[in-house]
Amino acid sequence: MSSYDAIYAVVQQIPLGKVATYGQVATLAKLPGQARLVGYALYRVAAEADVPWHRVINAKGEISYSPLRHGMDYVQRALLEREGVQFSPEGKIDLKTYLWRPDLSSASFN
DNA sequence: GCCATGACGGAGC
DNA sequence: TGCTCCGCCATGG
Repeated sequence: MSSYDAIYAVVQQIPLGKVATYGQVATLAKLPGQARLVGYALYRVAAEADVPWHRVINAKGEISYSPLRHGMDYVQRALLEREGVQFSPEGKIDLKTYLWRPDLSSASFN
């Protein structure tokens, strides 16, 4: 157990067809500015937890590729496209349309 | 216990 | 608009 638990909780709140940035998740997880920790946390959990890690992208609105994933980066894109998320020719996501906006009815925990 | 690195973000040039 | 540098915290050697 650790602060990452909050991160997982936030990620699990991301609705299908929507995406959130690392910074956004970090802030919602009470860890403003710790975007790196979010990435680290997801990296550690993606292998076993039921966390929709594929819905978390960087502030540029694109998937963060990394050699750590052994080249399975395309899986993330495939999962998102399967959820209805459109990618630009550059592989970017239109944040104006798909960025998750918590505060409507989610209300998180309070 | 210390050093280097990393799924990032934002400011500066 | 695009690239570079610094900062944050945790993990691994």
